[in-house]
Amino acid sequence: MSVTIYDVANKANVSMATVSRVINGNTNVKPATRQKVMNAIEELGFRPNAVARGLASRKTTSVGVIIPDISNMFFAELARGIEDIATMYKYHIILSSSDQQKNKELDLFDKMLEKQVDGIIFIGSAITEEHIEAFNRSEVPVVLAATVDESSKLPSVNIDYYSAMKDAVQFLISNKYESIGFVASPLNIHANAMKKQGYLDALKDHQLPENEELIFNGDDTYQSGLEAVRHFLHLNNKPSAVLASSDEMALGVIHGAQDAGLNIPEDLTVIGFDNTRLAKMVRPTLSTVVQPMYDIGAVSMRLLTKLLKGEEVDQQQVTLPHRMITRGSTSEK
Amino acid sequence: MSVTIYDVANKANVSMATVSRVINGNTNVKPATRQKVMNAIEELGFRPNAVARGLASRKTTSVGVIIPDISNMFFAELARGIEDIATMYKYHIILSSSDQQKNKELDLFDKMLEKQVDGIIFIGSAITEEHIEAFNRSEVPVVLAATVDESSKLPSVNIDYYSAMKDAVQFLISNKYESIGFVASPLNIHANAMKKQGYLDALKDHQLPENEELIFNGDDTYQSGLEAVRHFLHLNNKPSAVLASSDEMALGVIHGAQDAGLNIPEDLTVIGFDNTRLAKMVRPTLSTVVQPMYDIGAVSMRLLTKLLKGEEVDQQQVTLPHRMITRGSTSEK
DNA sequence: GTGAAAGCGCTAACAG
DNA sequence: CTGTTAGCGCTTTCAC
Repeated sequence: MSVTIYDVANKANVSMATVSRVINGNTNVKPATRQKVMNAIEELGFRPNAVARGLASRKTTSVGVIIPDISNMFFAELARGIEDIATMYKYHIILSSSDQQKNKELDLFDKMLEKQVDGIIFIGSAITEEHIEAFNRSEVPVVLAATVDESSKLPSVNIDYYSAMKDAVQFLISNKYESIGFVASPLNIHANAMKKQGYLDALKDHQLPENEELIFNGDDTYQSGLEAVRHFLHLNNKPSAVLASSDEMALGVIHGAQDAGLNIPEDLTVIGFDNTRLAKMVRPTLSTVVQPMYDIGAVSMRLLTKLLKGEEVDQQQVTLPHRMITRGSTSEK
Repeated sequence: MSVTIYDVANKANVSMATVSRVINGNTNVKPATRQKVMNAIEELGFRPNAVARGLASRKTTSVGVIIPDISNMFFAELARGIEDIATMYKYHIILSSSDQQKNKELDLFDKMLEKQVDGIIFIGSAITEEHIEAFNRSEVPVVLAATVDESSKLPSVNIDYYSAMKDAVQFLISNKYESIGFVASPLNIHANAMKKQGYLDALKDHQLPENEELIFNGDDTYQSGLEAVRHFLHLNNKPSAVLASSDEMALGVIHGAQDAGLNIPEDLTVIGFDNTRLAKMVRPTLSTVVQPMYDIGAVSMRLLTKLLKGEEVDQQQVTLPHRMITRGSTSEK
């Protein structure tokens, strides 16, 4: 059996309360006493038991992170942002992948509450009534990261997906592109639906026709980018530019086009979304809409710490700025 | 205050011991009683408190994972393997990035023990005496994943890095390549040193000269692949093939070469290492040595569960098979 | 098959 | 500034 606070108290000739005070940095301890205790801790190799602590204090200093898939670059970056801030505030991360399946999401949420996490960061797909109900029923704060709920009532950190995509389309239009293909990410996810709406509305704003053929529903994989471009190239009215809802699909589009003998950007201009590290790891390099994943993670964790400390938070729905980076895959006319 | 086992006991008119039995699936409960308890649990919305449980049972059903950087594709894949098996065995994952800094690694290790994790999976850099000492001092099992300790005493899951790289070189040599560049990953990590040794020994086996100029010390980033090829192309004796210690660097090599006007594989053959998803996301597609990251994660977690259950494990040092996949970046002569 | 009681290791009033 | 005393919510003997 390992050494407890009690053993330390004994060795230092003080009460366990005093030991508790020193390991918790409570100032109400005489320096000499503190030193005695520190020595005893050192000699005994005492290591506080966080579980016992958690039970007694009802705080575990750990937060749950529910994420679609940690092996996906995009989410991994986000996770790192969360983790770094968590570490900074002395929290540990309990991490689980949900594969964006609603029942898994809900199930994980419950399991994390059982573990008595102090708070939860949720990165998911569609936020349903059930999600909201579960979140509200929980005693601990929940913040959504890169996940939008239509009700806009939950604390969350996002960019403005609608405007971001609209801006990208406007960039193309102002460069005289008129036939613009769109590779959508799964639309059951609200953020993706917003991107598509931005695309649609930008066209409308410029009196450009909406063409169903120019919209391909992808699944965020490289493979579906490949398929998208294959689809586009079979059209009579081929697009001169393609906007992909994610960088990975954009890479698929570029390579698919190149495989078909096209030159990027001369024959086809391509724009991605996210600015993952992938964007620079392709030739030509990918122009893309920057979604600051790391920052979204970091800011959402920071927001959670505020909620945890009961600090006043004036704006619970944070919208981070987006911008476009032009690289080799676009040419300005 | 939330509902406890005591409330359930009250409602069901049984003792808390009985409630404990049913939530733990203990068979020694009369079906009728069990049902009564289940109903009470349902009605009260009781959710067992894992922290209290952990304190009483000295088992937290959570395992710590110390990983260099979760935002790195390679490690993220590994993490997913760990996570999937952990979930299967009802464990939760406490995940922390160490950035391969020894003091962080040791510190995290300690913090995880404080949290009373049942076991730890360690993915790290060099295993020093201090690491070994810390691991041995811990009461809980530790397994190394994709991390080799020279002493070979710790439970671990790896591939044979030495042979894997040797095989790749042999493939090149048997295809008549004689001037083979090597982009090394940081050599303080033992697995990387083994790869380099494999490269060196393969050359020696075929009486090919070892040439310092043909070895570039990279840092596993795309950028350093770019730099490596720049270095190689300035040489009088330029390599006709380059072997990179990781896929990401290999991508850098390919693009750097292409940027300089070379054709891959005609002018330069490139082979990577790992077979991350990146390998297919480049043109030409990347030939590479397969290191099954997901499997390494999964197998190491499986091994940990065995150690946790006290099952007999005949072979604590697992070596998974490797192989080479040839794609577009190599041409066979 | 079920209950009573003693902790698990620590925090948090409350005294003094 | 320090000690005493209850718990935190659950598991786990040990009886019955």
